[in-house]
Amino acid sequence: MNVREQPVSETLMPPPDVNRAECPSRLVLEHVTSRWGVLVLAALLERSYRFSELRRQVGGVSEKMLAQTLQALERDGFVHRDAKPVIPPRVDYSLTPMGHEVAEQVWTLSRWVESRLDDVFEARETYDGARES
Amino acid sequence: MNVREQPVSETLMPPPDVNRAECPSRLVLEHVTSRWGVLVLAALLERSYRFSELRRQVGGVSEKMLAQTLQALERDGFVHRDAKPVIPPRVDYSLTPMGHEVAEQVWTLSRWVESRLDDVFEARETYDGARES
DNA sequence: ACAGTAACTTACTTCAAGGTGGGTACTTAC
DNA sequence: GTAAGTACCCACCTTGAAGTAAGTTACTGT
Repeated sequence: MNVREQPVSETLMPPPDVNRAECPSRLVLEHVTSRWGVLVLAALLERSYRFSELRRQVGGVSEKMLAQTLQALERDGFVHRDAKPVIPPRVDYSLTPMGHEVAEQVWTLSRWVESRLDDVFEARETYDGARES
Repeated sequence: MNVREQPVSETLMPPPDVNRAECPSRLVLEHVTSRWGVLVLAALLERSYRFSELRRQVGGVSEKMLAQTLQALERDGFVHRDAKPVIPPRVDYSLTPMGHEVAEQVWTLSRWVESRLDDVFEARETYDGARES
């Protein structure tokens, strides 16, 4: 048979497929499409932000959720954290090249949703109207 | 002053902005970026599905969540539901023109995440390695 | 001496997401 | 006759996501 050995892992893992429940790409997708993940990425596309600036920009995030979201995005390699060793602390958040790619997508999506809001409202009225008995 | 009356609503509503906590576009965005919403839309982009086909296609969805997700997407005007009055019941789900537009975006996003999985893993190793004490 | 500040962390609590298992109504296949 | 498929709905319960509020650090300004 002369099959070459797997170069990276002994246990050969299946190709990524979000339709499989166990596929790790689902978790990554959930990080970027999470409630605050989308908004943080989209915000960082426009410019880099400090923690509290970002908190003001993204309406309604608690400190806890912002920190949590940023950590997940940093760990996945989408966000770069630059903590200056000064007092009071100053931490700048920006997108990595890879983060920039996702951010563009979620930014576009956000804008698209905003632009189609009226159509959604109309659809809802039709839907709700049809099932009132 | 001679200000013209608002043609649609008395209470003039601010333009859609996902960065505002109360903006209704956030809810719509959450429907399409929800855990199952993304996967359902992406699946329906390839072809229309019956309920149980879709359940088989999207690994790990419960009946309850699939029904709930489809209802939200239908109400927002992204998914079209076609129930044939036959026995056993047959219901076909497909994308509306508007749904097709979002679905393309989340499909692209899903595929992008799958393709960048290795980079994410690498970033995680770097991140985790840096903070082990 | 004491308040203020930035970027968190931690503990506690609340609420929604989600899973499980039941039922339904009818038909076809075994 | 009974099991399985179909597309659900409903009630119950668990888990996890998220909010609230307080504590932490180390320095600066008054």
